[in-house]
Amino acid sequence: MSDRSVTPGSEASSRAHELHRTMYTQESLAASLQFANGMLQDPNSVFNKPACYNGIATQHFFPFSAVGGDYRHPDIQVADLSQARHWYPFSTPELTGQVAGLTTAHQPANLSPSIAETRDQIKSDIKTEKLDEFSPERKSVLPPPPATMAPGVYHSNHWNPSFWPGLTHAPAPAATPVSSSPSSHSYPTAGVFTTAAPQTLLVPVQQTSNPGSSGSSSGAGSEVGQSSDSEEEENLSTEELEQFAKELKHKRITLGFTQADVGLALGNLYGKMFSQTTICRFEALQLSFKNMCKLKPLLQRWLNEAENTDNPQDVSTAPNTAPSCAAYERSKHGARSKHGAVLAGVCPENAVMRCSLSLALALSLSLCLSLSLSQMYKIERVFADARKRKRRTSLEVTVRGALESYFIKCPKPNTQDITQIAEDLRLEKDVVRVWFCNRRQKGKRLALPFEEEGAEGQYFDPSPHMPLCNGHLQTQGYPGTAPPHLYLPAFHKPEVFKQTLPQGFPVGLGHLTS
DNA sequence: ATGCATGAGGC
DNA sequence: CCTCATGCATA
Repeated sequence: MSDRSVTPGSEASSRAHELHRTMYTQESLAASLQFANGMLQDPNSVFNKPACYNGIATQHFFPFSAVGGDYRHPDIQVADLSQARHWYPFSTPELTGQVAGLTTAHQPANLSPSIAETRDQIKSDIKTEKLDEFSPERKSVLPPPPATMAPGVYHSNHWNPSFWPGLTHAPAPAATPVSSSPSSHSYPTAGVFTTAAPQTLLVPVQQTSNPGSSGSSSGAGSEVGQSSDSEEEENLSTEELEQFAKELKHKRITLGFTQADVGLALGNLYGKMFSQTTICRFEALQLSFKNMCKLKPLLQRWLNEAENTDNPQDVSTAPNTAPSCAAYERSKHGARSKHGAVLAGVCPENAVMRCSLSLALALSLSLCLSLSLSQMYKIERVFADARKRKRRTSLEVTVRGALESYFIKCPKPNTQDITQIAEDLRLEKDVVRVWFCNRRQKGKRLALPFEEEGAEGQYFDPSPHMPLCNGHLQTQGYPGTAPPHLYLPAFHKPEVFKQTLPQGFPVGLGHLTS
């Protein structure tokens, strides 16, 4: 019993097995609560983030922030022992056990030296890793009651109906997914909105994405000489973006909107919805420069409209309505998928739906044996349609540390390297691959130039074609004094770097920080 | 706020 | 296979 897999379900080889496992463990409703937190965050602290950014080649990310974000959360390990496991919609997490040491058996000879090296260093650590007894997913099987939304907290009076596609019949632009689904599902929190005092629409839906008539209040919207709303990026300076990001955040909060509200509003108003995540990243300047430029006009317009139409009295003192907003948005998200195949989300309705569906399917399973192939196929289709996104893997701190060490040596491991790493850490190859992809992406943000606060960071062009780890690279010294490796953020302070390392950082990697 | 995942588009 | 934009899920 070593690691246990928290990762999603295993793929059952037999259909029957799949059908049996129809129980979903509904998690988090807590998600909706997160927004409440966000709302409460200190607005003041938010604007202090200095940011410096100078357009750099390639993808530009904004430097600030989050260097320490990486390992703050001691996640529970989730190494998946199976090689190429596939997650499956209705499967339950399996707790596969395996003796750690056993997997080290075979190792490709041509493995990058660095990888092999790191692997060895780490291996022992991983083996001794604490194996959790039980899956972290031990979360209750039942979804929290919708009541967690704390009714009564919502001061929906300043709610603008136009922000909620499902509530307003705003002619959704083209194929705006958002506004298309109001019908079939009823959300528990929906009622909240009905209590909202009517208010003027922030934006006349009619003119949504219409450049010419854009009544968008002056200045703002029209960024630098770009007349048309071709929501295209403009030539914005870093400073402008920074400034705008701060302004947006400040005003948004002042007006009582959450990031989720804004994202949804954009969809309602302009046809392109964005998640809380994106708005958050925009405000934190954590998007690529190009992306920032692309989104700015939209946000600018929203901001203008919001400012011009909102009732100052309401918003000035009104607490956020975030919980309801967020909940609603999430419900919406959960009910639909960007590509129409996902039935995810955390709203209770979805949970119910899934359970019902699962139940129905399970029941029909009993009939399956006597059904025709075509019928079986249909059933399977239902499953496929209801397929949920792979459950997020939660990597244990030590595993992350191990990955990080691999990354430092080789930011772009080849397939074989990945395979080896996956094997060593007992993770799915895909998990490893994705981790590296994300790490690289993140690296671009972190590895940016000067940063306000410590300001001596240096930027290392993450040129896409750095020699991969196979060669000299790994044999070199470590980052301690480090040959700034590509993607390796130039930390201004040693502490910062340490921060990113998990406490129990893999053995033999001590030199990395020394 | 951020870690992990997805999918489009590119090579 | 990757990058990039983006979002779900979660700490």
